[in-house]
Amino acid sequence: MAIDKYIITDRIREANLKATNIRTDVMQLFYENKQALSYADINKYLLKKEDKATIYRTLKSFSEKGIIHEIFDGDKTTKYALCGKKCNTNKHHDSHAHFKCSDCKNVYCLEKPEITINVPNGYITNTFNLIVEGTCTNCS
Amino acid sequence: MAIDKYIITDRIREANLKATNIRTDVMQLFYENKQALSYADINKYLLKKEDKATIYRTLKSFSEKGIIHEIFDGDKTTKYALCGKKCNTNKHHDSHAHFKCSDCKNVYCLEKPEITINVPNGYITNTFNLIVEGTCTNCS
DNA sequence: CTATAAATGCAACAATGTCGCAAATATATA
DNA sequence: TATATATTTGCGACATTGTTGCATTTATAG
Repeated sequence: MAIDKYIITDRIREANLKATNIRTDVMQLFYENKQALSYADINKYLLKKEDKATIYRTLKSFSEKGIIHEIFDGDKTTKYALCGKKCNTNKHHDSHAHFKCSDCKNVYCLEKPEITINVPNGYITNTFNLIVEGTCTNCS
Repeated sequence: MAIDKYIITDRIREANLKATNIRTDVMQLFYENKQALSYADINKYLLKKEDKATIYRTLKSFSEKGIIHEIFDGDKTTKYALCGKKCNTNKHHDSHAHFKCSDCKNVYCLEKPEITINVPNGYITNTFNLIVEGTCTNCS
């Protein structure tokens, strides 16, 4: 917690976005949370109850700039989490694995992209869902 | 195409469900399609434009009985596809991998559960999204 | 043929997510 | 510090997904 405000605003400006209040607030949430956040989570944490469209647009901007990435975990709502350093504007949600707790439903990013499914100590894997995306025979 | 109607109705009764018109129609769609289908797809194919709630309940019943499984591919709508023989009521969407075409957005089931990401000949992998589900340290 | 448990149809509802447009604001520059 | 302007915001309307309660209908076992 207690993230320097300048780290936040710099990160936003670095991405060629204006450092508005909403954006810094949302960004702060991501820096303070280890888990992936949905729109509902973000809206819950933002005391000022900002406009829905604005929040979604903020998430979209951050996503397009490679600051955060989208996660689809089967809870029928998109979640978002901070990208690592390797992410950039063109290619950033690739080869990413996530761990979702069946109990609390929290989603955490897994560091290792090797697909022998390394989960952290203490985690127990029940199931997984893998989506490979590319171009199929009809389209190539 | 041209699936024997008795195969369909038998499959439904086998699962302890009544073989109603809607159920046989929906089941037929799954037998005739190699791709995963969303509610919207199903509704488009069903000429009679059946009730939304009924279709969703049909999908839920089939899913609970291990006839079909849910697929979350990031298109913000759940898709469904026929299960293989190994599926049953208790455990059936597990260890399942899917291929989604970035172009036509169709989703196909991949047979091999080995996670060295074998995609069929002619398919090109751009990205993948893997969700591992289980119990996290907070909850175990 | 009939009883009845199961399934349907309808209406209402909540949530996610998008879009257009007028008003407000962050920031580069003078 | 003041200002011009491109970028954001806030609002309203909207489309879609998905769920629930309840009265009516239907499949099927006997």
